[in-house]
Amino acid sequence: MTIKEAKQQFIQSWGAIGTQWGVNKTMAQIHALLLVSNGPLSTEEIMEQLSISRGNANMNIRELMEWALVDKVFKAGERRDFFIAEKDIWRVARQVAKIRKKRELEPIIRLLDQIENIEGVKNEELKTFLKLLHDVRRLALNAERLIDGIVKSEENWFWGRVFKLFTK
Amino acid sequence: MTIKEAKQQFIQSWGAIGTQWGVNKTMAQIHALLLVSNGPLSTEEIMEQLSISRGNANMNIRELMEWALVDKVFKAGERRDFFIAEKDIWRVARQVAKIRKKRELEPIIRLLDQIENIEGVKNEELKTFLKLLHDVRRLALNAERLIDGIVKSEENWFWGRVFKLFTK
DNA sequence: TTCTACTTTCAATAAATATTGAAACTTTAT
DNA sequence: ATAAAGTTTCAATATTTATTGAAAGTAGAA
Repeated sequence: MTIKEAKQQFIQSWGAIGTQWGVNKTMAQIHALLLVSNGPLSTEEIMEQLSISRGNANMNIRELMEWALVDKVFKAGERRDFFIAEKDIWRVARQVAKIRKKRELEPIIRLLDQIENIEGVKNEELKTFLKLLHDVRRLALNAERLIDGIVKSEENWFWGRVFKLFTK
Repeated sequence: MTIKEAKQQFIQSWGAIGTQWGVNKTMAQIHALLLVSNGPLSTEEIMEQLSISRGNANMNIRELMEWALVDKVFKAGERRDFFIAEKDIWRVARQVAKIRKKRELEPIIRLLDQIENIEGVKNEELKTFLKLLHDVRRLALNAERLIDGIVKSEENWFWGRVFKLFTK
C-alpha cells in the first residue's frame, strides 16, 4: 500500500466510522482529509479531493470549526480561506467529549429537572417511578463529572490514573 | 403534573434523546415505556400505547433484546409474548457502553490494523502520517480499556474511584 | 390434520437527513 | 464606484433510514 492509498483509505473509513458516531460522512471525511494533509487546504481543494459541492464543503467546514476541530488560517498574499485540523488527537478527543456531553447528557438532566413535581398519593407505582428518575439522574450527573474530568486533564495524567484504577 | 403525564413526558423525551444518541426514536420509546411500566407488556399494548405498527414494534423489540436491555417473559396461561426492561440503570449503562464500544471503537482499531504496511521512503510526510495513526490507535485502545473497566465494575466501586481520581 | 392466535418478514412508502448548485452576499483590488 | 474573487445561503433534489401493513410463517389446541 502506498502512502497515497493509505491516506485515501483513512479518509474513506473515517467517514464510515463517523456515521456510526452520528456525525455526517462528509464532515468526518473533511476532518480526516485535513488530518492527513500536510499543509492548509482551501475550500476548492477539499471540494475536489472529496468530490463534493461547494455548499456541502462550506457547511461542514463551518460545523467542524464550531466543534473547534478545524481552524481557518490565512496565507500571505492569498485572498481565499485555508483550513487546518487540530492534530493533537487527545485534544480532539477532549473536544468531542465536551460536545457529546452537551448533546447527549445535558438533555437528560434537563428532562429530569422538568419532571420533578409529580402529584398524587405516594403509592408503590409512584415510588418505583421516582426511583427510576433518581437513578437516571445520578448516572447522568456522574457521567457528566467524569467527562468534565477528562476535558480538564492532561493525556498522560488521565490514562495513567485510569490504568491504576483497574489494576490495583 | 400527574404521574401519567410524567411517564408520558419521560417516554417522549427518551425518544428524542435517543435520536441524539444515534438510536432510533421508536426503540428508545419502547425502552422507556417498558422502564416506566409496572408489569410486562405485550406487543399489542406497546403498539397501542406508542401508536406504532406491528412490524415496527416487533423489529425494535427484537433489537432491544439483542442489546440485552429487554427480556421476553411468559405469563401462565397466556399464549402471547410479554416484555420487560432491565430496571437496574447501572446495568443498562454498562450494556450500552459495551455495545457502543463494539460499534464505535472496534472499527477504528480494525481500520488502523488494515493500514499498517505502507511502502515508500521514510520522509517527513510518512513519519507524520504514521504518528497520526499511532496516536489514534493508542487513544482507541485506551478508551477501549476504560470501557472494559466500566463494564466489569460495580457501580459504587466505579464512581467512588472516579470521584477520587479527580479530587485528590 | 385443520383452525386459530400470534409472530416475523419484507416490499412499498413515508420521514428524516444530506447534498447540490445557483443566486445573493461580502470583501478586496483597481 | 465597479469588477473580480471568494463565501454563504437555501430551495430543490437525492439519499438514507424508519415505518407500515399485509402476506407468509409458527406453534399450540381441538
